Amino acid sequence: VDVTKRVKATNGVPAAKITVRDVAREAGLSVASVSRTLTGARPVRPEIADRVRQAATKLNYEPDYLGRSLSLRKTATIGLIVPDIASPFFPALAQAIESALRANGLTLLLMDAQNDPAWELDCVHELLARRVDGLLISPCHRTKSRPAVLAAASRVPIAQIDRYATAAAHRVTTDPAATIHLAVSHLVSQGCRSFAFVGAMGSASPAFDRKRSYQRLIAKVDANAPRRTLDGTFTADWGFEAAELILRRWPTVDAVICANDLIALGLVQGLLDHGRTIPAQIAVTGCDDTYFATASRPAITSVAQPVKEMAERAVSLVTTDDSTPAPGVFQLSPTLHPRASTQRTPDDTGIAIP
Amino acid sequence: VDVTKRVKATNGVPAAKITVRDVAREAGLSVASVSRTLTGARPVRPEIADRVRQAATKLNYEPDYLGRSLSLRKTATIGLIVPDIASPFFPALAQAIESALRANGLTLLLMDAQNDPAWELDCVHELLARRVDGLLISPCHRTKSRPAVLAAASRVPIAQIDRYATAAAHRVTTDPAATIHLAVSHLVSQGCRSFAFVGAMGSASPAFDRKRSYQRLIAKVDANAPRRTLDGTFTADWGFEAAELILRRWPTVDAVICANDLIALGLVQGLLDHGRTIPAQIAVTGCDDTYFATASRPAITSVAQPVKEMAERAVSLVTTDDSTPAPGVFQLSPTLHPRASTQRTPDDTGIAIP
DNA sequence: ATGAAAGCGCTAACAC
DNA sequence: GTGTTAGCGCTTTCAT
Repeated sequence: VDVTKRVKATNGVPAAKITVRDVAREAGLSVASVSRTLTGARPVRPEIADRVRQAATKLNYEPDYLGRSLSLRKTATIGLIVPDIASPFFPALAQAIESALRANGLTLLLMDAQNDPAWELDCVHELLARRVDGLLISPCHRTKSRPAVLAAASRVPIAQIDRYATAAAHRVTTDPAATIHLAVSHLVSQGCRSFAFVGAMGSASPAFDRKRSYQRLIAKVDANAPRRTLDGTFTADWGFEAAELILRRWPTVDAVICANDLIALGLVQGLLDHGRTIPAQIAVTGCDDTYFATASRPAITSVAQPVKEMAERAVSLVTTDDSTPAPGVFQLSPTLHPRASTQRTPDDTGIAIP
Repeated sequence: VDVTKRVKATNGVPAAKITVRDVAREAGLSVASVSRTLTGARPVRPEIADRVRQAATKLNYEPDYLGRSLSLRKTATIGLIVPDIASPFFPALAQAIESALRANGLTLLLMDAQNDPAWELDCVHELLARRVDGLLISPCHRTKSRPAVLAAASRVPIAQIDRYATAAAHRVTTDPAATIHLAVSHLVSQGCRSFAFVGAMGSASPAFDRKRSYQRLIAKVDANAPRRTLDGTFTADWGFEAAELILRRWPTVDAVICANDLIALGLVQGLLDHGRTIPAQIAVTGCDDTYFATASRPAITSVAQPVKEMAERAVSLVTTDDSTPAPGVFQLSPTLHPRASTQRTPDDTGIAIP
């Protein structure tokens, strides 16, 4: 009698692992037939297939990815490294990516770099060791993340998304010039004439690019504005601080463009605390169109990234292995979501500085 | 000459996979010695170890988790399923869990159930197929998630965290009675006397438990209050709607307890829109102490969950395999974070209804 | 169309 | 202390 394996399916107690061999034995067939019917890799006589399936369901067989992956030399898994999952924009990005992956039968392996390039590099190695088939990364630092990105790129197809650290790998971003242009032209249409920018330079590439775009574009509207930039972090606290700095240093400013919604939110609070009215005296815009933009009072006008398109593009970049390793840059188009923080009533339009 | 393997380390081109055998050959040793020195599983003569390490670095060897996991029958990976990563509380929870895991040399595999019990079940199977050593889950639905939780529990150590769907598996939650008690006693100390509750019953267990705790505790303070509960979803929009409902149905209410910060945020906006002053006329509290509580104007008093402790407890539950499968329930203690939405000035205390 | 056997990369007995 | 070898669970030649 064969007692090499005992299946104890007692309630709650982990049952012994069922393998293809068990199924094969149960069905009186070879492991090859089992594998073939279950994966559909090659044709199998219907009668055999039925026997396999019956045996499989009877034994409650569940294929093991580890064995399969080892054999196939691929895992059907894509890694994603975000700078900080608690930061408002990234959960939305992660969700969009998960959806895009699922549509391709792939699974997401998500890691959080916690804004630390060293840990980010660890994440890359971890993911590579797990044999992800591709890697999506939003590098936490414009320059210090480069080693991590390159290390990844040398082993698997990768794409940088939202942020980037090198031109040597695909980049999927939202066009920063278009982003700023949307904000500026809207603010001008609302009568704003004196601009400032609150960003978070030195770490994240979008902040850097948005700042540069601001400096280029704003010169045509307000000659002094390119100098009026402030750099901090992507936090509401920084926005709150920035309010005082702006009021003290540039009292004439009537429009502030923020590098993200969190900064904008803090800034709005700071301005209100200093007795300013929004948007009548000062209008404020954010970026990324996160929950914070609508949560604010007044709600904040924000420039949204095309998250879904970005996710789809990035996923297709790491999945379709075109033999063209020429790194591409894909700048997708943002959308403006006007809200109370900039919408002046007709009477207010063109208001002069007090 | 041996040419079975050719390593092409050309720039950017994926190099051929280096295995233990390659390292062994390079060092003129056996694979066992390589494995032993690299894992430190058993003592190795220093000289040998050196040769191994040299060969490894020379060949740029990186161990492959797939092979290791298959051999060890464990993956050093813990899965986490959250109901919705975009919902404010969960990114914080995920980060705390990642930290706790890392402290134990484990890796997090994060999946998003997207508030869909069916998809949640798929996630469980996916994670099991990937042979996670344990599973942490915050079930998206109080009842409909049960199959998913049980399926997981029958194969690996699991713990439910924050939310739960069954008593048949460990539960790590924040004590709902303590949560409500903290809010109520604080509000009473601020002079509030007429209470209402805005929740999100029917899906998430904390909302359910918080509501029930509210109904029990509030009776001592305000006899009519237990009836004054409203159920919707965990969104700011719902809070906004709820404001009008409350003002219309229970105009005497001077304190509203919300099941989470997002609801509270919307409620505050709604109340302000209806011309109420906060906290003078109506005080508002939230739960979870997320970014939204501080982002609000006025900032919202919130009851924080002890996220770090929860994460550590949950992780230890799934890692330390005590042979005691008796499901435990761990209710940890919350903390109150008083803010402007409830802090009345001394003069306002005990204010009567207009 | 089916079965036997080799092997993915690793670790852990088992001998020496 | 070191080497040889047998698997972990799966897919897939290679024969038949």
